[in-house]
Amino acid sequence: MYEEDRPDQFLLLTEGRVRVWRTSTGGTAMTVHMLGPGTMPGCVAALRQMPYPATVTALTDIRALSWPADKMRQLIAAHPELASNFLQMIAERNEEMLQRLHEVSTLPVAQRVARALLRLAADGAPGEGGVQVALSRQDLAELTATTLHSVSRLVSRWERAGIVAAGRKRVRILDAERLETEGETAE
Amino acid sequence: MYEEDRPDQFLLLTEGRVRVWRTSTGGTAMTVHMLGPGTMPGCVAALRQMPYPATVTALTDIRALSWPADKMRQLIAAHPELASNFLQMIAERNEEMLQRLHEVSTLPVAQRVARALLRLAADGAPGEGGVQVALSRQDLAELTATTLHSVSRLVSRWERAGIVAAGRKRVRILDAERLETEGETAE
DNA sequence: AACGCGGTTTGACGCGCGTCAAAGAAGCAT
DNA sequence: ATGCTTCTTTGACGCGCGTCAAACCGCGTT
Repeated sequence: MYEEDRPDQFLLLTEGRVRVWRTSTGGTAMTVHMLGPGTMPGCVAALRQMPYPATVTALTDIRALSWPADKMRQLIAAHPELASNFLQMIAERNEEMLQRLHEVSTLPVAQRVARALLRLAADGAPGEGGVQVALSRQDLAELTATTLHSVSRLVSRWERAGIVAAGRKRVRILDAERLETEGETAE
Repeated sequence: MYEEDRPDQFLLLTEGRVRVWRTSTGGTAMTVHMLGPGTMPGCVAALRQMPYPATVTALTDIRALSWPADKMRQLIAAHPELASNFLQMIAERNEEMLQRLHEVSTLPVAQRVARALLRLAADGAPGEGGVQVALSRQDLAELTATTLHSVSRLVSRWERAGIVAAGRKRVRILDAERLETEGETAE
């Protein structure tokens, strides 16, 4: 599913995770959000019958249900409650973006990365001995509007402090509480 | 209409302009967007029956129509097309925020301010001899996630270059084309 | 085991832009 | 006019963080 393409179907992700991202004319990429099972990537565009505003790529193997777009529209017309569900969904994304916007505008990098990790951990696999976040430094950087270098430095620092355990393409959060306060105390 | 409040009515702005903004726990304010006639401030929150995620204040004298929230919900249930209109509206805001997010993450201050001015001009009063944007430097700063000092410097520079005409609480765009390229050439 | 590739780490350096500080203008009230 | 307030301009300075550069490390391949 690509930016600019026109949607002809609805998707409901049942397994796996995807990354929604965008590139600018300048070539810099930014990740809009990560979506997991139960979400409907591209549903806004499909409802509006407009081109996608972003690109979606899979992070893992995925499985999804799909309907033809026009069938879905018929369904909605027949069952008004459905429309209200969609509204809820979009409004939630809206709220999320609002928050991201605010963070990017006002918070220093350390806090942004810390929050991103915590947010990802929230709906990630709560593995044994700390929650695992399976993303590369580069991915984290695009998600927080910074560079992989800065992320790397931060993660290293936090590892030395015993707050996280770093690995190749993954970060395990050991001490969520301290991670939360990391940003503020960084002054 | 304030952040955290619960909505009990729908508004349709018919005259004037309002500013939608948010404050963080740290006290820093950021403007989410400006809305003009024909828009419905707070409609998302009213639909969701959730607290407002932001505060709305008037920039000018305003006039608006209002309905009780529950009546509106009945209306939507009775006329499914209405729901789809709302979807369109929210999706548009979504798209706008997506763009803002991208800009804030990747563009230097000069470009952000330039674009903000152009966007404001697009739906502003196309006055005589250039389009007028009636906002203080501070307002522009909050809208572009920067400081009034930076905005002031930029506007001064552009004025010296003959691109805009500055005034107290207003900026008049004289040469939109050059303003567009300002950001890029700043390297 | 040797190789290579993508990912990560770390340092050095510099610049954009925010912060601090202070002096103008423009508008309003008395 | 004379203040007073709010908005704006301009300078000096410094720091956060991006950029450039180079080494290092897992991990799959042959």
